[in-house]
Amino acid sequence: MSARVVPEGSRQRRRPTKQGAVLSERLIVDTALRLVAQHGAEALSVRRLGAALGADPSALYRYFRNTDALLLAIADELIGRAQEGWEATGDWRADLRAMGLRIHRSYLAQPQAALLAAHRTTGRPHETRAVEKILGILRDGGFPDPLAVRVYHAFVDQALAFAAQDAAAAALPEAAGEADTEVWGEVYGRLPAETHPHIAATYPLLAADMQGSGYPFALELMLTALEALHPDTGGGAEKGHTKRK
Amino acid sequence: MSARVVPEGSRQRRRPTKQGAVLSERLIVDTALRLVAQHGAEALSVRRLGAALGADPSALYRYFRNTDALLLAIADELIGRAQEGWEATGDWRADLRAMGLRIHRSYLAQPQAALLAAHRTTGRPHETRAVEKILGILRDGGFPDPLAVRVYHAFVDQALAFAAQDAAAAALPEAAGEADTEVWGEVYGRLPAETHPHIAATYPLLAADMQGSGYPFALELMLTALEALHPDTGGGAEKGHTKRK
DNA sequence: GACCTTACGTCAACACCATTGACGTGTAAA
DNA sequence: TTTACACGTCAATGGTGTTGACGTAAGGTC
Repeated sequence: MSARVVPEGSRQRRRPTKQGAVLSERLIVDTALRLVAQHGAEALSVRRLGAALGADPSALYRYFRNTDALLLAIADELIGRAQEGWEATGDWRADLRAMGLRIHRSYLAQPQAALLAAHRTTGRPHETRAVEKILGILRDGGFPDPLAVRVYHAFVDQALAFAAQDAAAAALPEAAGEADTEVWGEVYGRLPAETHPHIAATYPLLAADMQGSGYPFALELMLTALEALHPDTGGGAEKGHTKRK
Repeated sequence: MSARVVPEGSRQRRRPTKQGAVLSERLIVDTALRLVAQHGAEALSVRRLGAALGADPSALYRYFRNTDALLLAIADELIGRAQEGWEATGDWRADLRAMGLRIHRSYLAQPQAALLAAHRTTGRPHETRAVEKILGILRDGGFPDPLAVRVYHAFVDQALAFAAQDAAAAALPEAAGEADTEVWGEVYGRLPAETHPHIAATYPLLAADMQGSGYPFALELMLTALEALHPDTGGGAEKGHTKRK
């Protein structure tokens, strides 16, 4: 027990570590991201992070209750970086596209960290700012509230889900990553037309397309559909209602 | 080294374990899934799996080169379960919808395992069968090959990405899961209208909508867009071309 | 400038993890 | 019946997150 847990972020006593480093939430997150970027997700352990900081591993527990809390801080940092220096233009179609691609790109820039973080809701400042921004794009763009909310949900989850999916591919522990890639040549390239006619017929196209991310196209599809649902252009009531609750 | 690695799946010598169990790839995968379903993803360790099987942990390495190989086997089993007892009807829209929801549901039924597996390409039989099936739906449905392939990619990645995303929410280590849920009430419910007007204005709708999965709606959006791209209905050339390579 | 409180960095320990090399036994083939 | 070796077991290695106890130096107070 004890009041071991973290004190609030503002006032600390800041005693330098044995090796001279002065810790802070900020420094720890940045170091973690650097560590992960340089040596892969598997390099992110409390011990290694401690070493990279020049501090005893257990010192981290003065700043984060556990590794999960650290993870959330990292996640929020990635969300923040996605929005850095960007403002909405007022064209909801272009703005959504930009937002989606930015989130996707930001996470992919740190695939190892993204993988750990993309599934979480942080509730931290960068995240709430992004939520506010996207909702604003939709509401100012003319989507009525109930629709705006549903679209927000689908849009954000799709961006994050694809980010995680693609990050996973980029972040796999080397060996596994090669295995995944090889599968497309070794297995799918050799399937006979008798048993798998469709794969055999489209294999060259398939192999080429699977190289990249499916997200940009999926995003365009979503935007196309949204245009149809938009009250001004598509006529909101006719097509949008799916049967699910 | 030694020829420790796995012998091929067919002929084995099957000596019963000390506790009387007779191991097999099949039994191991099933036990792993049961273990994960009952005690969560974190319960899936070589040691615990060994214990659940009634065997020495290291015996697993006679069947799978490492834990990653075991994971792929688990992933393929989930893909298999998604298709079990379903056949295409010939209506591409309905078939895609069914496939997508089935994959999503199958993975969510084993969220802990899905989380570990949804990002991988297995190249195993169940997977190739699913790929063949989906490509068939699109090609038989009248999509020209290049478009069919792009759509396949976006569709499959969307299904798997959302499956992982939603599985993650369902699979979080209890404590973290509660934290994520609470955030919606504690943080987003209290944001003042001055700083976050859009969130404040739509909060009740938001909180309600974020409860469920964004996938069904995202899937409907994709299907709507596909209708527009389909050569017969939409007029293939006019809208589909995005600028990405 | 001296005192006191306590935040926080350090140490040591615990219980867990994946993986591997050596070993010998029981099985299936000859 | 004999033989070969597949495969289950054992023991050990070097990793992991986390916690309780401890003492020191920093900050506020006088």
